Amino acid sequence: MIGGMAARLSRRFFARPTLTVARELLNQRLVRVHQGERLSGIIVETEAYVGEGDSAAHSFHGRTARTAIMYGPPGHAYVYFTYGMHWMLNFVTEDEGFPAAVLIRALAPAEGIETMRRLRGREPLADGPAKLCQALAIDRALLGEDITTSERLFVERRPRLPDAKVRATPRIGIGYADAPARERPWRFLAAHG
DNA sequence: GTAAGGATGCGCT
DNA sequence: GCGCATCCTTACG
Repeated sequence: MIGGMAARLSRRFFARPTLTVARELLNQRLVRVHQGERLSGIIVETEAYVGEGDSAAHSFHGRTARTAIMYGPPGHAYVYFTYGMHWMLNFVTEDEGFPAAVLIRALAPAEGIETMRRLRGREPLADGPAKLCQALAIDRALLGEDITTSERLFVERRPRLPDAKVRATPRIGIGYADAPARERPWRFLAAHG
């Protein structure tokens, strides 16, 4: 949408099955407004983490101080810290009371690339979940942010990616999970061509 | 209070 | 392909 204001993804978008949300977030535009500047990228990789029965998900161990946000209303940011140095960005999905979220794993940088370079300090900018948080200045200050109303973190609507351009694979970095969880094809990627 | 390990990235081999 | 950085969260007691 050139010269107009793009529609933002609504609460209803996120209040759906997590696999649907993860798949449909592909090709949507993640926008971070940082010090008055738009930093954005097209979402090209996501993962679904679904409920207390998913041994790869933080919600597997039930409600804790950390995971409480996953039990809250959809359309909020679940930002967490891991490996002693990395931030991860997720969006809460499904109905309030059911713990689920979509991890944003990679972006194709679009706007504010020079600022992203400065924030990130090296290339590539956003081809991993920790890298994109660095490039977009996302940390715990954005935990709980309502991305359906926020002025500093939201998602703008773009065309749905055709099925032919969507690939699904098992999730990454979950060797601690049980076999069924490790095998589920809950990672979604925008095909390269 | 303490210990174990992680939804990763980087640099070196 | 492998080891490591580095600290928060959790579990257990």
